[in-house]
Amino acid sequence: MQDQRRFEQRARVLKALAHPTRLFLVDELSRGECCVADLTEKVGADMSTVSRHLARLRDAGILVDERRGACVYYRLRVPCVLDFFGCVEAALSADDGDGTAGP
Amino acid sequence: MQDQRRFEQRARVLKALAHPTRLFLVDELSRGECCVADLTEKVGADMSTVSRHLARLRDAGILVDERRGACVYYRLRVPCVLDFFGCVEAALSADDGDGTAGP
DNA sequence: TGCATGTTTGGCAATATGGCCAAATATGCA
DNA sequence: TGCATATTTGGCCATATTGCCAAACATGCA
Repeated sequence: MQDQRRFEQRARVLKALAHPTRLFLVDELSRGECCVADLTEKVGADMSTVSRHLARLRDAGILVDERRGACVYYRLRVPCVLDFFGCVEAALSADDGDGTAGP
Repeated sequence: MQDQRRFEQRARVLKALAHPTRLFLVDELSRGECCVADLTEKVGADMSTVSRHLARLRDAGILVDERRGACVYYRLRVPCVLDFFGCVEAALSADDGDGTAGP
């Protein structure tokens, strides 16, 4: 397992994405930047929780943040993450995980 | 957050990929099917550990397994997962996480 | 059947993750 | 400065993940 470092780096990015709320945030931000307060309202969790999710995506290189006045705005830094989901859905079609068969 | 179910399903797939050893296994299997014993040797961990990683990828719909005789062979079911990594590297170029600056 | 090989599963301890509340920090404005 | 709003961080607990060992299971062959 020689390229261990590389796999660890990749895993860190995928791990950052591997959470329903964080996927929701990425999806929201794919429509344009947004501040923490607005995202918090959409998610419906504590702002501290949302802030931590955003920080995690930022630290993984997926988002960028920018403070403008009192608000901090986040936006996608790597829009290609959205391309993942077609493939992810392909995996889901074999295993939708909730017992309901696919089409 | 209406499409919660969808985000949970996607997260399950990404979570299955989000581990260095499992990424290594996917990478190995991208070169063709392989049995658990051979993969175990390449990974260098306990076979029970490797078996669990493989099962997790299979349950996520990423791999398929097939028993032939005494051996169980795994192979990629969703080769498009490999397309992820170009994008993942793009995220890494901003944050390689180990303090060494990118090129 | 009995044994060897290959694989999965049960159980356990160490560690990581997730979410909330409270407190700290940052900014704008009176 | 002092207060209100926006965001992050510390602390804590509940839960999930990971990896090993040992034990169970599956298969092929003598």
